[in-house]
Order: sequence, then C-alpha cells, then structure tokens
Amino acid sequence: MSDLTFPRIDERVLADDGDALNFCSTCAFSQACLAEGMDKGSLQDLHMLVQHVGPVHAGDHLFRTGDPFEAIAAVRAGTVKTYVVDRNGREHVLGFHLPGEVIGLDGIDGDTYPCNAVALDTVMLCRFSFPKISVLAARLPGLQRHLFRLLSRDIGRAALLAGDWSADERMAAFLIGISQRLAARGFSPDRFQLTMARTDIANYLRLAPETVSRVLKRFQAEGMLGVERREVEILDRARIEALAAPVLRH
Amino acid sequence: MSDLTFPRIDERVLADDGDALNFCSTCAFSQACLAEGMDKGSLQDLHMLVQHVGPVHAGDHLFRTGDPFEAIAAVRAGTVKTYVVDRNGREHVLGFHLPGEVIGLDGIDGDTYPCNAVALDTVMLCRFSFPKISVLAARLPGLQRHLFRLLSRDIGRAALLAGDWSADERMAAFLIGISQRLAARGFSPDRFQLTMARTDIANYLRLAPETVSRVLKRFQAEGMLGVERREVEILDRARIEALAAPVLRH
DNA sequence: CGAACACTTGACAGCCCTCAACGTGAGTGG
DNA sequence: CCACTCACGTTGAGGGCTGTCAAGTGTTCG
Repeated sequence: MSDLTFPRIDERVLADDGDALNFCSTCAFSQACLAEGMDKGSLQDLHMLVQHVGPVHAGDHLFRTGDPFEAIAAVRAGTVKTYVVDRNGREHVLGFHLPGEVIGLDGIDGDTYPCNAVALDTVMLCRFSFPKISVLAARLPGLQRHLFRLLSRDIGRAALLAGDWSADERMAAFLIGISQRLAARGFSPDRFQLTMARTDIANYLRLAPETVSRVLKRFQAEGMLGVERREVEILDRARIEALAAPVLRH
Repeated sequence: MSDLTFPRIDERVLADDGDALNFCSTCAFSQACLAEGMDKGSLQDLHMLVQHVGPVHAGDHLFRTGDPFEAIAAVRAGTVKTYVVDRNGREHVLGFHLPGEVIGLDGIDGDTYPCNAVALDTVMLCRFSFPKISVLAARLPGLQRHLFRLLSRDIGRAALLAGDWSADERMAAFLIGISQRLAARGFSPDRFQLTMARTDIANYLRLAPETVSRVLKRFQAEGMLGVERREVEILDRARIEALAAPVLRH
C-alpha cells in the first residue's frame, strides 16, 4: 500500500472534466457559483483553481495526521474514510465522504490535518488550495458564504451520532443517511453498495462489529432490508426512517 | 421565565467596554485582529460592529430553534447552554459556552438557528450581525481566517464526545475541558464552579444523572476531586488527565 | 414553615461488548 | 483447474457497565 501524501500527490488533468465555464455536476462547489449569479470571470477564477487528483486506489492515503494542511478537496468519485488512531492504537472512524462531499475542513484550524484520510475504492478528487480559495472568497461573497455553510454543516453532522442511541437507531440512521446523500447526487436511494467493511461501520457507529452483523441480520429477517455481502436494498423505508428519526432530526 | 429572542433582544452599551481600539480581553475576536497586524481603521470597523447585549438572567433564552439566524455572539461573562428538544420531548444538551467562546456558528448553514440557547447564570454577550461581519471579512483576510478557524474548531470539538467512552472517561474529559477553557481566559484551573445542573451535565455527557452523581462521588472517594455542591476542586490532575486522555487526544 | 426542586443512594435488569469458534469469498500459486 | 491462505463476516455464550425505577435527603425560595 503506497502512501500518497495528499498535498504532494501527483496531479493530472482528466479528460472528462467540464469546460472552463462548467464544473462536473457532482462537484460540491458547482452550486457555490452557478446558482448565485456569479460573473463569468469569477467563475473562471475558481475553475482555474481546481486541481484534479486521481485516480487514487483503495487503501492509499490522501493525507495523514500531522501532514501540513494546505488544501481541501471535493470527492468526485469513490469513497473516502477519515479516521484517527488513539494512543492505544485503536482506530476511530470520523466519517465517510461520498461523491460531491468535501474533506479537509477540520484542518483549517491548525496548520496540520488532524486526521487520516484513506480511499476505500478508486477515488477521484478536485483539490482546492486553501490559501488560494481564501483569497478568492474575499472577492466573491457567494463563495465565502458557501465555504461558511460547508463548515457550519459539518458541525451539525458531527453531533449527529453523539447521542446515546440504540444499535438499531444508529444503524437505521446510517443507512438512511447514506441513501439520502447518494440520492442527492443522482444515485439510487433504494439499492446501493456499502463500500466500507463491517468493521469500519461498527467503528463509525461506536458498536462492535458483531453487533453490526446482528442488527443487519435482524433488519433482513424483519423484511426491512435486503443484504447480500456489501450490497444493500431498502425494502421498507418507512420503518427504517421511523427508527432513524430521533437520530436524524432532534 | 421570560423569552428574549436573541436577534431582537434589547441592546445597551456597557460602561466597562474597551475604547474604540481595544476589545475586552475575554472577547473571542480580540485575537482575530490585534494579533495579525490589522490597521487601525479596520479594527475600528470591527469594533463598530459589536453590539453589547445583557445582562441576560439565568433561565432566559438568547434564541430558540427556528428563530431567524442573523448573528453570532461571543460570551463575555456567564455560561450559555445550547440544546435541542427531540420529538419525544427529551432534551439533548449540545454544549456549554464559557466566557470568550462563540455561539451561533451552527446557524450559518440554514436561515434559522438549529438549537436553543439559554443563560445558566447572568450572561453578557458581544453580538455580531453575521451579514455585516461577512462583508467585513471579505475586506479583512485576518478576520475571514479567524472565522474559518472558529468554525473548523467546532467541528473537531463536536466529535469529541462522539466516542464510546466510559462514564469515568467522559466525566474526566468534561472536567479537564472546563478547567483548560477557564484557564485560557485567566480563571483558576484547579478550583471552579459548575454553573450547570447535574441533569445538564448528564444530558451533555449522554449519561444518567444518577451515574454523574456516582462517578463524582467515586472521584472524591479516591482523592482525585473535591466536590461540594457545584463547587469542584481538581486534587489529582495527573490521574484525571490520564482518564481523560483517550477522549481529549485521539 | 412548607413545597418544589436538585441531588443522592440503592436494587435490579437489559443492552451490548468481549471472547471464542466457525463459515465464506477472493486472491494466489502450483 | 484446484487447493491453500487470509481477511472478512457470522454465530453463540457469558458478563459487565450503566440505565431505569424507587425512595430518601438536602437546599432554595416563596
């Protein structure tokens, strides 16, 4: 497993990128500008800032704890897992980042990344130098506002799983969350693949891997969910959402 | 208990405020400018933006879930509790905000506050209109950077208690956290008052109130902590920090 | 002084973690 | 093509931590 330190990763421009005035539709920043009446010059400025990174292969790291913080990035394809390792050597999964979502925001406070980021499958990214996008944000109110919102949204998201929810509620919230986030990017909300291992899910939900297995099995036995290896299908969305409701909406 | 909706609260300038070029030392924004070589004109701009609010009395709300988001605020004196109420009527404490800390950042994403904020004792605030400070941030790179950092810091903080820590570890981390935050503002790190009820602590740490009582009692019995009603004294900082270590530092 | 509230203390049960063993699928080399 | 290996996932038994329920004590405020 090679170790590609994210800020120093080899960069190459991909052929399937949009032209100078159009971002790829899954880009988390596309809405930032297009929807807010930004002029063409400004848009081009932002576009010139993007560095396309990838493909990064499963198991390769984008950055590690302590690497100098220089950039944030939007996931274009694949799944990125962020995690920390405590002094006892135990891994704590902080989150999974699907296409269209941004990683690295928690590095802004401090000069280094506070966590590790690893690709779970083949990942493509759009990288934004943070000093450069900060300068641009000062000129573009829409971009500044968008960055503030991205940051603010993560604060709320991090607090989601902090409650003392049951294993069933956590798992339901996890499944509905993935489903909604995939749907927002145009993927099927009812049938999708869990790109992460059971161990990672357990670690993220603060459960034992055995508990994850048992809950998924029970969901399947009760007809709420279809499970076959890492492929899942939402069969009774209403019931799963009912379980997830207290977690997702306070 | 009156209900002072934060954005519409009566405002008055306090006599003990700094002059036009000096913020009160506990203000979370003072570092933003003074430390980064900002020119006097810019500093005055920021200072003109501040609205001093208070005193707000214990039990009064600064804002409630759904109130229109218009401003963030730095706590100057007292303690603010933020919380949400789920559909079952159960309260979930999101955090306690001590002097020098900022509230309202999680309202930036969305047009309304996502939580309630209530004063636990007599509270004084510095209020910053968010639209106005955004505009100013576009002119002042140091201020923009400071705002980004405040937001980023909260993302990490929210993730702290998300782990599956034991009751002892949670309580130790809570005590050390309070101690460090008070020390950073010049208060005693070894002897301080818990301004919140046991129920609030329990709710914040995702424990039962009974468990909070038992853990505090055991800490006291083992000579780590002095407890007398809401007054606490750190007697064996090394041991409490050892307990808190896995929670505070990953 | 009395009532309401905060806090403490004790008994008990339940959820989930731990430990252990087994099953399964993908990749590898012969 | 097949056996092997290893990581991943599943299944079962048992125990500990902490929540729930209940009752009692102390404090504050009207």
